[in-house]
Amino acid sequence: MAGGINLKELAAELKLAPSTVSRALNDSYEISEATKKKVISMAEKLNYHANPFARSLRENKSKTIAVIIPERINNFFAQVMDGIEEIAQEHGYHLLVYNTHEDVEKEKKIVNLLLNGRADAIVMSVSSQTSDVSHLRKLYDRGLPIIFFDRICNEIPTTKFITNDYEIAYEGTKHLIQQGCKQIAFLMLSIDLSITKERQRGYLEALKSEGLEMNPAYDFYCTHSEETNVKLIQDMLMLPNRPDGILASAEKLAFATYHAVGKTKLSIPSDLKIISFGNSSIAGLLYPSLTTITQPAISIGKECARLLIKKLTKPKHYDLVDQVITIPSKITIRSSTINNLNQK
Amino acid sequence: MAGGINLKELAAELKLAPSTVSRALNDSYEISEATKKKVISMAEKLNYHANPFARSLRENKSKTIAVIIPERINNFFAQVMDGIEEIAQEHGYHLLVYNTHEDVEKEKKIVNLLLNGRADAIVMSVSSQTSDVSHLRKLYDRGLPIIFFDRICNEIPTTKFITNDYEIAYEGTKHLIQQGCKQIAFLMLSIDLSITKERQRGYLEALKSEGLEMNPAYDFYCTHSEETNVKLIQDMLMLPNRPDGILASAEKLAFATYHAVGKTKLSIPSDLKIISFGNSSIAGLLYPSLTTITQPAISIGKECARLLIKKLTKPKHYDLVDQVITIPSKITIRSSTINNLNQK
DNA sequence: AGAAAATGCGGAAACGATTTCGATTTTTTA
DNA sequence: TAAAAAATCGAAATCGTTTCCGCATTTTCT
Repeated sequence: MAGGINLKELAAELKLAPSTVSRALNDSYEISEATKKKVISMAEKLNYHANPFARSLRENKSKTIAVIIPERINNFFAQVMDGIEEIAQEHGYHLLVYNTHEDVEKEKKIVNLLLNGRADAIVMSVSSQTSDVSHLRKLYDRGLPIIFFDRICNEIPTTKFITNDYEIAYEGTKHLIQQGCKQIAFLMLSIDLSITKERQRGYLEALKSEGLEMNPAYDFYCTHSEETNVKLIQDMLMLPNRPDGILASAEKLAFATYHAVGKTKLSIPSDLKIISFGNSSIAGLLYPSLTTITQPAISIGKECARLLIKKLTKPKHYDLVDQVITIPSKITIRSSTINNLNQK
Repeated sequence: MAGGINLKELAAELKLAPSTVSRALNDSYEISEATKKKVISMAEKLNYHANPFARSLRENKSKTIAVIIPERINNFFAQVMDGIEEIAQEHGYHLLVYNTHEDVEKEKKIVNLLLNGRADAIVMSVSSQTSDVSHLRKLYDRGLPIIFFDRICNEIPTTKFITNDYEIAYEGTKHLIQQGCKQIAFLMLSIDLSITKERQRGYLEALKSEGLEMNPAYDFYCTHSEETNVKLIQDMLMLPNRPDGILASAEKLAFATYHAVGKTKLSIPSDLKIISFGNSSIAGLLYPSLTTITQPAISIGKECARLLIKKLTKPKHYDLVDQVITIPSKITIRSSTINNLNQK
């Protein structure tokens, strides 16, 4: 603010017209190399910085992408953000970040805030409470490019990036069965979530393929309270027909399970085996170390950003087609699913 | 973009002047309640949203705060961000987020990007490589309000929020000594960091108070490669005069230590006790569970945002005085520092 | 050599809001 | 009842860019 000099002042200093200076700074072909040099060096000297709002107003674009995530304290989302930021920065884009805290009301507020065009595009993963999508449709109708990742919204015809939830849940469940599990429970955050449905489908299909069935007693939903989750899981572990295997759809549910197990006389993996989706680097440090399904978070973030920026810079050539792009996850087997793995 | 209607069109629809409509929407005392109602309901009906860039240009403020952090995959910073966002949202502020990845060159680029006034203010924690602060001084000289937290920059005369690094490191070290440690190592990321210096001071003071000394063989710096850190720590643990206690200045160094210990015949806490700074919720799930020093991350974030917004909304009444505000940390003692704590 | 094209730059409009300065009407006051 | 004050609204300037259009001057082509 203080040391601010604007284009007109810079032009006056150079005894040129503002239009000329603007063109010189934007490397227009209409300006001679000689004046370009003069202008640039003077701009440097006087510490000129173009006002981004004047530019945005004129150009009707902000070089800003909004990212909406359901939680920040989650390595998956943090990694996705890192991926998005890397590509965005390469192309001179800025990131507005919003956390819905899994609250659909907050999500609506945030989305409404973005209706005014503050961001050129949106990358988002919906909250676990999101079932009504009218607020998202408003964004879409407004013409704002949106990309969904992970927790996608199928009702909006745009491009979505996910991992192979069905297949990997199928594989994970199979792995549990191969390790001797007969009674497997699936822990989920919300059945409304796209990923939950897919993973559950993979889970059920794997059970069926082995002639097993899901125990209806295991059918409950976790909450956002760690404490409540621990309690719910602990109750399930006390059942006469308690599970001997768990597929957790989110890392925090695996952590809750560990805590719950700690309150019982059971132990992992002998009494209960567990495999969990998650991107924390500390899975290997837990006791016992946790078998995980790691999602390609950084790649997902990068791909989202790449596609979006293509769309923004070459609107004619790229479109956000209504399609789902899948990037595969990877299973890392650790102690929590193997009986006789030697471990400290 | 598509469904966009602007003030002039809205005014035409209402057969009023743009100035009147603007005032009505901004609840000016000059406009009668009757027209205000008309204007508001018509704006609602036509889905009018004020262009933020036109407003920013005119008002010379963006209602945006930039947050610069050294890493995103770190619960401490994530929590601080959550705290900042909560307060910012309450006051209608948006958050531009930048990750330096502990790279001072990236930090410089980001800081230069902010020189144009895109954000009204900045909250930041410097990278571990930051020793030259000329880029930060430029920001300050430009008149942009800056607040530092945790990893602060003492050379810039503004308000900083930290935790009681000296005292809590002193306490943590004392705790190790009380648990019988004679040879305590201090693991740090970079000696250039403000927090490192303070924590080291507390550590050394605690040693001195007990008549102990720091073993020069323990004096090494961790890197950003997890692998290298594990190797360095492992080497240290192989020394004839290996440490029997560790104070880790960052959670990732504690994790690296756990990995390193796993490669030796030592075990925690009998051979080596460890206490670490960190905000991960899974400290209790490690094996053995990790004694931690938890920083008041959310409070720090909130306080940063509160002060900044006060400064932005009432520039005359509040100033970013050159002072350091301390919010205390808390030690949670777990198995990694206690010999005979019963644990699974 | 004369016409055509290319080069280099300036003037002014436009982007969409807020706000200063008036202007007009209505209400209050003496 | 006339003057003063309040209420309500409009015209136009302004924020700092970019860009359309125009105008010389120089270069190129036939």
